[in-house]
Parts: sequence; structure tokens; C-alpha cells
Amino acid sequence: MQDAVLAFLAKEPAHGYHLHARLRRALGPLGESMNRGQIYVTLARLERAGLVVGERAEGLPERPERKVYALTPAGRDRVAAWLGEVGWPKPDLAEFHLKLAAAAATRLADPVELVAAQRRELLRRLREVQRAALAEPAASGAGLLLEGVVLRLQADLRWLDACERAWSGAGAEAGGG
Amino acid sequence: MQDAVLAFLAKEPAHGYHLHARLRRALGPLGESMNRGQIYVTLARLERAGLVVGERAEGLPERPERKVYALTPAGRDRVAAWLGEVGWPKPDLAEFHLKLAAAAATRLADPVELVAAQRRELLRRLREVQRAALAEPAASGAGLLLEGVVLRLQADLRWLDACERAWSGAGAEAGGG
DNA sequence: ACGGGCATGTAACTGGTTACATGATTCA
DNA sequence: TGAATCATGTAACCAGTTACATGCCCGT
Repeated sequence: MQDAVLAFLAKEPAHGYHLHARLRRALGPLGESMNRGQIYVTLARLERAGLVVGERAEGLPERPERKVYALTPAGRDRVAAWLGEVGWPKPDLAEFHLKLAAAAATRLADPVELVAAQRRELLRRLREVQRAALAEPAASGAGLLLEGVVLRLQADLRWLDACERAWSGAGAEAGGG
Repeated sequence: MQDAVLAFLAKEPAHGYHLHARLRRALGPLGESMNRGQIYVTLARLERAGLVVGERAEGLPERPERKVYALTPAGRDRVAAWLGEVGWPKPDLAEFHLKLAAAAATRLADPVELVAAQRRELLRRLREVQRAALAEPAASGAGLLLEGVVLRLQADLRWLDACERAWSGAGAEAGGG
């Protein structure tokens, strides 16, 4: 979040509401869940950290008062550092994995059932995302992002197949804990 | 984290150190980054929330003192609710997507270069995970988890191909916002 | 007069990370 | 004696979420 805001400010100074709108636009349907207030919290924290400076826009009494933020040199450094990083979020499959193990170990649920339910959910989301992708203009940024989501969901569905193979027949044994 | 701890406690009461060890074991190589102290923080918070109760294990003066935790009825409810949920973490591709857009918009980096660097990184991780998977006993829980990570990485690599196609040639235009 | 978009924020809470701090037992 | 393992915690910090609170302008 902070890095994203800084990167947007690297293009040009802007005020919070505008940044929020641009972020939402850049993320397409995935940005819809973004909170309004969060951008201001983020900007305040960035200002406290000395990465941006904000000042009220003077000379424009027509509009509601707004505060325009710009990068400091430290902020520019941070953007450059961010662009130079090659990080990638670790896959977050652990939760479901633990859920399967817990279901088997506690007998409170059937792992194979859990896999089936999850597959239904992922298929539902897949259809949803594919529908959303059709609504996006071809070759837009958001469309590309949605394509990534589709590939991810398909990979996860294949993983669920593997989970089902592993847990069907295994039944009672191998709780894992 | 909290749900995972509760689920492990649903199998049997245990003390913090043991839970930590079991969690690490269940996650295999992916659990190695887990912090020692976190389990105690989590247990304290769960106790404050009334989901578990802990009491010092008496009658065993041989060992360092330990505190055994057990689920409360509320805790059991929560485990059941967790097992019943069909949630799935949202794909976290937004960061790289914004990075590409920022690189193009600010001219501080070349998107195609970023994609290439990222691909090298993901290929490196893929090899690493596949090597780790070979070290796991076949058909173990951790092995299954690693298989999921492999499928994810492969999907992400395909997405990077799509990103490269989209951003090569696009060059200067279409900063995205 | 009212609703919706523009615009900015605060307070409280939740949860993960890091680093620190302690101390017993076991084995070489 | 010293290192590894068992075992438990605290304090400070950081970041995201939720909910609340405000107020202007514009169109109907």
C-alpha cells in the first residue's frame, strides 16, 4: 500500500481522494474493496516518516479544500528501491492445508467434503472473474491482472485435485500433527 | 494463525512450545520462518478472548514449567465455524501489477526488464521448492503443500509471459493511471 | 430539501513482526 | 563448561480494518 501510493506520487503530486480513485482504477474490479479512509491514514504515516510532504492547495477556493502531497528525496529513493526489489508474496495455501489436516485429525469434518466445497467456491469465483474480464477493455491493465487471477485459480483447482487424491482413501490415518 | 492454533488444540490440549513444533512440522519447509514468540502472543490473545484456557501443568517438576492450553466451548464453536467456512485468500498479484504500471509511468525502470528479473526469481524459487519437495517423504502433508506451491509458481510464470506480451511494444503509452 | 459525489480525516481494534529477556535440562 | 533444546513470555512497533465524523458542491 505505502509503496503503491509512493509510486503514484512519483508520477505526479496528488491529493488523497485522487490517489484513491487512481488506485481503484488501476486495480479494476479488484480495487473495489479498498477503503476510503485508508489512503489518508497511509499518507499521514508516510508524511510522519518523511517520505512525502503535503500542503493545502491554495488559490482554489471553488472546490472543497484539498491537500496535495509530493515526494521528498527520501520518498523518491524509496520508490526506486521498491522498483528494484524482486520480491514475490509467498503462496498462502497453508490455511487450507491446515484445515484439511485439522478436519481429519479431529473428525469434525470430512477432508474430501472440504475439498469439494472449496472446488465449488473456486469454480464460482473463476466464472465471476472471467465474466469481469470480459467487461474490461481488451489489453487494459486491469484485464491483465484478471488474467493472472484466472491462472492462479486454475492452478489452485489443480492443487485441489491433488489434495483430493491424497486425502481420499487416506481417511483416518496421517493426521499430520 | 489463531484458527490454526485452535484447530490443533481441538485434537488435544497442548502447551505452546509443542504447538509451535507441530505447526512447523505440519508446514514443512514453509514453516521454518515461523517466529517462536508468536505462539505465546497468540495463545495469550486467545485466552483473553475466552477461546482457550491455560493452566500450569502441575505434578511434573522434572521439566521446565509449562502451561497446557485447552479449548473452551466457545473455542470449539470457533473451530467448527472455521472448518465450515469456504474462504480462499485473494490472489496478491496487485503489487507487481502496480509496479509495472509505476515503472512505465515514471520511466524509472523498464517494465520488460522487471518482468525478466521477476521470472528469474520465480524460476529460482521453483527449483528450490522442487528440490525441497524431493526431500519430503512421498505423500506427506508437507509434500502436498509444496506441490501446491509449485503449481502456483508455474501459473505465475505463465502470467509473467502474459505481462511481457502486454508490456513489450506498449512501451511508453498506457501508464494506466 | 435531499442524495450523491468530492474531500479529509480520527479512534479503536486486530494481528503479525522484531527484539528482548529469562531460565531449566541434557549432553558432549 | 558450554552449546543445544525445551519452555515461556513481554514490549514496542507497524499496518490494515472498521466505524465514525465532518463538510462542501451540484443536480433534481
